[in-house]
Amino acid sequence: MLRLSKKSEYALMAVKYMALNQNGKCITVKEIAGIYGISFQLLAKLMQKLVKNNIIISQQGTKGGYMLNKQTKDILLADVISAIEENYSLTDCIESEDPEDSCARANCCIIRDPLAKVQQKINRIFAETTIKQIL
Amino acid sequence: MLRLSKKSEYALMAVKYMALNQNGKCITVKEIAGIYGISFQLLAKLMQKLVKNNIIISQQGTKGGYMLNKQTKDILLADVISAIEENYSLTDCIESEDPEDSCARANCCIIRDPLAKVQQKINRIFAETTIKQIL
DNA sequence: TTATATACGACTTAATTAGTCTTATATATA
DNA sequence: TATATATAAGACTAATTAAGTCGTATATAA
Repeated sequence: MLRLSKKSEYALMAVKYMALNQNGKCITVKEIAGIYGISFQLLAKLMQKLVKNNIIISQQGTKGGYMLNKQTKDILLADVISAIEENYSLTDCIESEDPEDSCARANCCIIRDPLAKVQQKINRIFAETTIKQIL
Repeated sequence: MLRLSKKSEYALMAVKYMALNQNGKCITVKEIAGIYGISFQLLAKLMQKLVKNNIIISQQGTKGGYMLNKQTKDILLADVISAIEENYSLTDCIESEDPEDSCARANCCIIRDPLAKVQQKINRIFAETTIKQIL
């Protein structure tokens, strides 16, 4: 546990691949999926999420594909991961406005606040690492 | 998803509960499970894992139960979590001696090493936090 | 007009996590 | 020494989540 999903891994690979291989031209899902042996349909939807989060831009049609929308120094690990995972946190209750909704034990829980602090430290790590740093 | 398992949550709650409530006497699984609404059988097996990792000691029979085996300042978050989770890492391949075993993409993967560095930082957080700090 | 690319919701399958059932063993105490 | 109470532990089932697939729509360069 405490594992990144395959989806996040794929998205990260795709972003890094684009950073290394786009030279003013579009890169297709087919190309990335082919090289890394990732399901085409699955990766396609991850790319769409990256578009919605303004990390990449898309060009439809022939000669289409994707390009990074920012410089690699301006794309954070946190950006990519949070674009893919709805919420990434140690527990369900952390980062939910009303803890009672996500946990029946919210009233007697003794680890929520301590884990929330740990969460902040983890968030900091992901927010301090850029794509440029991992090229 | 980067989530802690319920098992780790329960184990953490149990350890903190024992730290706060044991006063030289044993605390039973029944007591902890009852207070927090945790499955008795499930918590029982988590306690057994904590015993095997020398975090707590057990006393069988009537008047039996569990007691912490160390001072709270000497029990790390990392100790408790790694006692419960077989391996907690961002990816399957990190911390496996032979990455090829756990991943078909090991030969072409471009994110393994960067994520391994992130992993080290996360490990540091868990290894720097003691139970005493979260009481 | 055609080939090629993304967009996206619905669905299925696979894997993992959480929880249960059952039986065995240890021990304080009446 | 019998009994009640507690832990020990493997096998199993249920529930949840993650991963992957299918089908159809839309955009665009040539």
